[in-house]
Amino acid sequence: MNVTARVDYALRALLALAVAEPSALTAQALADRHDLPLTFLQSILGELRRARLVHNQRLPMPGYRLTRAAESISVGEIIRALDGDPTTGRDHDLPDDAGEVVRSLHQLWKAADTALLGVIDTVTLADLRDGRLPA
Amino acid sequence: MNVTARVDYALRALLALAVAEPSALTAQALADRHDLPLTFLQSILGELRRARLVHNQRLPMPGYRLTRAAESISVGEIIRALDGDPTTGRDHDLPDDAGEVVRSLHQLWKAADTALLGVIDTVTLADLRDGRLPA
DNA sequence: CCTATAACCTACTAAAACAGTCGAATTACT
DNA sequence: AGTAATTCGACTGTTTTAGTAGGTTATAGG
Repeated sequence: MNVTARVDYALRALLALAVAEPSALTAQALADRHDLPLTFLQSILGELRRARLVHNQRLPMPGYRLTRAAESISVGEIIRALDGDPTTGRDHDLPDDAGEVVRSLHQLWKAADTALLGVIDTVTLADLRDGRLPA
Repeated sequence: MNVTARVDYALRALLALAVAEPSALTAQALADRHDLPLTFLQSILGELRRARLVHNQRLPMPGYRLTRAAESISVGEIIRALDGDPTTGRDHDLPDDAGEVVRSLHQLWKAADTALLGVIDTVTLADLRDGRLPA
């Protein structure tokens, strides 16, 4: 399913926030502690903020915090916020004149999507933080 | 999991061969009948041939045929032949000094991979040809 | 032997996606 | 005012993807 650096970094940062809860962490602190490129991380945090997954405050205790409990934020939600819907097939909607074979393939990709979503929409930040993972 | 055009076209072509079994089809015929770019398809068929999924003969009845029964060729095998192992995480192997969090993420991607492989390594060309698909 | 057909192979190009930087503006305190 | 931090958009370099072009090779029929 091709995890981009954006998603990878976002998850690391959000997990750090989940661990630090309820304290706030600045972008600088996140970058330093987890070895993430600062300016890139900043733009990622901006996207997460616009998606209302994270929210920040300025002085006197500046930094980012999760807007919701880590238990209620799924990995899928984070991926959607950054890269859009994680879909497998190429043809998002299949034409009416699609042949038998094309239709079969479409079904296949839908099955793959379902399998994937079953994982990423189930696992939450809290699960990851606490080492609780699916078999 | 990001299906590339190569994989998409390869599946369509191979399915056409599975349907046509045991006759052979030329690249030209496949391109015409399924609206695939000819030269691109040729290079794809070359890769499939090197992976021994397909085998061709020249005159007098030129064209490509499956080397094995459609029942024994899984979608996963085809994907691997063209794009390599379909893996989700970015860091193929995680370093020894990986923290708790990084390790959790690695587990997560492994779970996602398992879910995906459960689909693509199970479904065969024959399944697709006959409209037999997982729920 | 000659020609037609079709596979085969290498190199090339255009466009998109990805990863990341830079600089200037803004905000909220002290 | 000064400072520490976020915010935003534009920009750049690299890699991947999709596809083309051109030339070579193999095998039959005539």
